[in-house]
Amino acid sequence: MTLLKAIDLAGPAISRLSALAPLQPADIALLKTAMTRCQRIPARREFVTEGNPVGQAILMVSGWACRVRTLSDGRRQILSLFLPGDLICAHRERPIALATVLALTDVTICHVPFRAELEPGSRLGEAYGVSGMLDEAYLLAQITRLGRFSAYERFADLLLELHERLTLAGIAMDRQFPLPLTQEALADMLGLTSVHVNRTLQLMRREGTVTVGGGIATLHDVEGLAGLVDYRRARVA
Amino acid sequence: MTLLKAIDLAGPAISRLSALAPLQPADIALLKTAMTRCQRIPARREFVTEGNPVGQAILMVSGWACRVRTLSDGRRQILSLFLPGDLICAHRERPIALATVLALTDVTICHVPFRAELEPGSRLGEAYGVSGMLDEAYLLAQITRLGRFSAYERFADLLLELHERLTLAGIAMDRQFPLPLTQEALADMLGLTSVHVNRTLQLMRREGTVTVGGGIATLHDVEGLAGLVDYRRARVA
DNA sequence: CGACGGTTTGACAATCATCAAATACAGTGG
DNA sequence: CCACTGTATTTGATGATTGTCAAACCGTCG
Repeated sequence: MTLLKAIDLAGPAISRLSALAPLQPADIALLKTAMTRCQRIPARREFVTEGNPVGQAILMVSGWACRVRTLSDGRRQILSLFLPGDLICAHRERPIALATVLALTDVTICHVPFRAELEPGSRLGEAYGVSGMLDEAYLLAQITRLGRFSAYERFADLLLELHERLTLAGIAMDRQFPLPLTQEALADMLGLTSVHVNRTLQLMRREGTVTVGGGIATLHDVEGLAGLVDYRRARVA
Repeated sequence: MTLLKAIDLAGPAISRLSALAPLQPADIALLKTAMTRCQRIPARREFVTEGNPVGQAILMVSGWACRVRTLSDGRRQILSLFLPGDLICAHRERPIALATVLALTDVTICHVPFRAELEPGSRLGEAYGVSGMLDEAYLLAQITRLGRFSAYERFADLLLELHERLTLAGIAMDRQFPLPLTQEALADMLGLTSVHVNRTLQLMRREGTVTVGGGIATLHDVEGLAGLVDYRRARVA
């Protein structure tokens, strides 16, 4: 029962990790075993706290989460997103959380070994390494978005990134993917207000480039969006 | 001669690394040896290129550098700064540069082993680890700065960070430190225009909180600045 | 039905960008 | 030592983007 469920859910996480490095049967077995002990976390719950030690690495099995920083006056900034198949705190050997991690939707996670605990040379270890590089690449992308892009461009760039990442995980149709974020969460991600997010999304819809609504995003003009922000696909290899 | 020079310059880099983890004589010897083969890089020169492999880890011995992303229309964003004692590309085992690294001043670097090449358990390896954590913490700080802070606050936050980092390296007097960046570089770091940087700096001077000029920054009211952005010192331990 | 979270709309204000030019500064060569 | 050149800083006038405040609307769930 639990195992069955784990296999159902296994799709995105295993799909992503094997896209990062060609996993071997042993690696997949390890992951599937870990996924028999999944943990469900309700939306809005913080499951990692800044400054606290992290006992084990975490694998996102389903749902969306984020790292967030909240200021004393209530302003919030989402630092990065965690999607199915993403690893949390996997590569730091002294694992003190640098930021709070918050579930944006209901989330399923499972605990997995730290990088250092894997057999050296294992394919899974390689996947960890690539995953870490991508994490950093996404942080850098977030910095340019916030520093140099207009509201419209920020959306274009973020949606392209999400499309790419969700494609890796096997979620995402041709030019369509789930986007279970409120406009307020998008605002906190993009450094805008929710009012301005709303207006920007309306503009994009009117222009026919992007439709966001009902938990789904549709990119009608991937080329155009990519040109706008000279988007470069993060190379996996 | 070369050795003498290395020892002269050794201060900041060794000071920083031994502040991150208590280095042992062997570690320091390794570093000093590495520093006998220093390399000078003139300002404005890119010495790491995005997408290219990086042969060895790099230790900043003197000068300031940054990771930068340039868009096709000329907009630039500085992603992070590298100060004396900082390590570049030290912790990725598949070292493909995620961003171009540019010398902002004349810079001295030397090549050092990758993390994985150090003896396991070495103190220096520990310092590498802490340095990597700090790198990431600074990226996250940069994201909140750009996403949620006003121009004035961005400066407050950045200057506090620089003060802290330069103190680690033993550069930085009580509330004063070298800031060899042009206003345009500051603008590219903070996601502003150089004109607005200029006006913000004037405002800060008029208010008596901060003086920036002649390559030196002076913080006249550290408490006030820290309160403004609820600055938390990055914990090293 | 009522309550609640989320989206949408409008009117207005503030921050920051843009453009263009003046000024200061540093290094170079006569 | 001085003009000369290029880069960096400063100033002013104007406009665009985005934020703020407040209220209406909408859908879902108990």
